[in-house]
Amino acid sequence: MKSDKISEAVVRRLPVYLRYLNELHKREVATVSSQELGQRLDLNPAQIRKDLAYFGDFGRKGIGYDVIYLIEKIRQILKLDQQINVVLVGAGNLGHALSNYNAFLKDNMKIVAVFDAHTAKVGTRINNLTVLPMEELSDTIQKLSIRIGIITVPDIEAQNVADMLVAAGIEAILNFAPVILKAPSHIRIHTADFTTDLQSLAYYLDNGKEEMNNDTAEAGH
Amino acid sequence: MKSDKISEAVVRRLPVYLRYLNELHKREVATVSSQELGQRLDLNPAQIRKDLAYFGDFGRKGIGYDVIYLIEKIRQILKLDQQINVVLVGAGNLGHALSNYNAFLKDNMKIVAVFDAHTAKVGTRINNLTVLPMEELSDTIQKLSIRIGIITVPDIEAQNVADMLVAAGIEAILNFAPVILKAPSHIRIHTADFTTDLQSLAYYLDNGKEEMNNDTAEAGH
DNA sequence: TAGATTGTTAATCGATTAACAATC
DNA sequence: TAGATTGTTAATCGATTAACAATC
Repeated sequence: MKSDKISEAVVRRLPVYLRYLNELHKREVATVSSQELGQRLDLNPAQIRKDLAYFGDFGRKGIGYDVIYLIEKIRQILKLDQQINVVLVGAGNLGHALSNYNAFLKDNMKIVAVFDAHTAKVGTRINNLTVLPMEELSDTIQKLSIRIGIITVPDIEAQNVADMLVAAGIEAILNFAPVILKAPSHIRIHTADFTTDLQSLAYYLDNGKEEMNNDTAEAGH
Repeated sequence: MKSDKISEAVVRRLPVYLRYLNELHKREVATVSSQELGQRLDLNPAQIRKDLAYFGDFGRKGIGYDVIYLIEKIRQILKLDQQINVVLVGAGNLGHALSNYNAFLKDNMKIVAVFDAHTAKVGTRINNLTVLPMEELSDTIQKLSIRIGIITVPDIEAQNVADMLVAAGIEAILNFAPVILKAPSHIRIHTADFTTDLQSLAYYLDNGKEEMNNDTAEAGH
């Protein structure tokens, strides 16, 4: 296939493929079919073939996909064949948690600087990084060629931080504040919102299950 | 409208509406139109009207939606008119971060118990909760009528924890481990995966911008 | 050669958006 | 009455899935 506009849905599946392919590679599996992938990832095999075919002819008819080759190709597509530097703004609990995820972020993404607006936080250490004051944000982003920003500040501060990141030349933002950020259209923004996730889960709870537990069905309740 | 099968996309927008409506309410705005909502939330007004109309006739022609009434209705739809108890498994950094989000989770969702498999963690305090050992998981879920589980354990343990949660009668899971969990189909699972989020952001980075910064274009680099 | 599996086209399905009569 | 805005139908758009010729 090649060309055509690639939809966001397709792009968001690529990291999922990559993760499982890495696992297969670790297990020394050499080749995988779209059917196997689909089974494991709960996706339609045709969809997987189509997704991959947007970017090139990576498979071999009758054989499947070479695991190592496909890993290499997907990493290229996702631009993970180069190191991508990431800045984290907000050194609270969530910021701490994410900076530890560097383990997961192995695939060439690295948090290289942490910032916080509160003087109490500045100078403390997160993993092997010293928390810096916001005044140094712009300079640091430029000096370290940081391209992605993660926002883990309280929601009232999020838009302000986003503006600073954009002004400093960041290209994409992963936002954990429950807020809809405004930014120029060339800035890619993804908002990860636990609140929304949890509340929509609640919708699927099964009501009409008001049976009593026998062991608590005593008088006095 | 009413009836029809409600798609997940619709359900996932409801909490977004709710959040903004709460904000309007705090600002003492009495009424809002689908157009205003759409503008603020980056959504098509027709879509918002349609979403809401799945559940009832909440608006008034020529006027718009009564903010307080619509908040009440959406909370009912999402089952947030009753307290929903949540259990958190995994008392690491991310678990800590989430338990603080209780502030955000105000709308009747509450983390009422925290568990961890590591004896070092058991007995420590997270916010106002004592971390409990896994042996007590099932009993606690039953005693406290816990309906939703949040998984913040390392990925190798995630499936195991999910199985335990399911066995204990949980109805929905919010999973933060980068793993595709298997569970019976009546269990609702949502996986929130930072790795995937970040890697798909990388795709949108603009390559072909290798212009030199003037201020660093010196010899010796 | 027979079996497996891709890449791709065509068919289907579902979600978004436009348009407008109803009505406050 | 004139203006605004809903709820809903019809039109559009886009994404998923089925089917199959090509070919390893």
